[in-house]
Amino acid sequence: MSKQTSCCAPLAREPIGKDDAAELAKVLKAVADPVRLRLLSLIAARDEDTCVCDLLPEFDLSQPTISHHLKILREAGLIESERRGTWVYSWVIPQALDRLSALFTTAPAETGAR
Amino acid sequence: MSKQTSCCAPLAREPIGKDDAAELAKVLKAVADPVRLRLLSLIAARDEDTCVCDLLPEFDLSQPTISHHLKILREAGLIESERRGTWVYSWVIPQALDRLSALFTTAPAETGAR
DNA sequence: CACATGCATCGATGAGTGTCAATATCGACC
DNA sequence: GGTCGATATTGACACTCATCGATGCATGTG
Repeated sequence: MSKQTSCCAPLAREPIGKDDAAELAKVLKAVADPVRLRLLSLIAARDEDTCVCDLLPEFDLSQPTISHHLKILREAGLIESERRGTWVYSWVIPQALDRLSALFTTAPAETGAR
Repeated sequence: MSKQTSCCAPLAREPIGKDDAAELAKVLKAVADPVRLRLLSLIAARDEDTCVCDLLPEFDLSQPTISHHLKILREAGLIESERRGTWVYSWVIPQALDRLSALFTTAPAETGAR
């Protein structure tokens, strides 16, 4: 389901291809929302995995809405979730964040590029 | 017009605030589109400023549509444009890209966080 | 001044998105 | 097995957005 073909060269290095742009836009759409940004940050800034029940009280939104946003973050490959008994815990996928960070890098760094 | 209050701590460092999330979401919405990603990359990967007339042939889209996307990138503070005679040239604002890069950093680096 | 060219703006339209209430599912516990 | 609490799914609705054709505006040229 998750493509993540490759496409990680910084935007500023060379013009991004059409397909890469489409795939990256999906991931960026997932973070281009105030609620999902906060959700992602709340999950990422924790030492332990985060229960949905811990996230709900942080928002003035219904439970289905939060569930919906979490699903979008999951489908974008930014977080993963797992059921443990009654609760569902989530955590971030660091590589996904690193990929975005590298995408916007302006100084190519060029460190041992093979 | 451009807020850019501050808000640059990585998402993974501490939970982002409501206002910062809203402001950042605007910028991210600007890049969360395949056409705008390619536009930004085309402009960023150049040595010289880029003329709109150089961008148009890269897309199967009407000129008003490209103009519309450029305006969104401009309003997001990602690029700037200037008229020079007949043509309008654009260039990226490196700080804006750096800000996004830092946002998704997973290793806080912690370099002299005075 | 008249005209051509490069780009921006406007208005309309179809597709996509965020939100909720209602309902379903899943696991725990009695 | 029945019930309850936690989360997911569904359907509907209002709203936003990407796109276009038509048009406007500015600049350069004959």
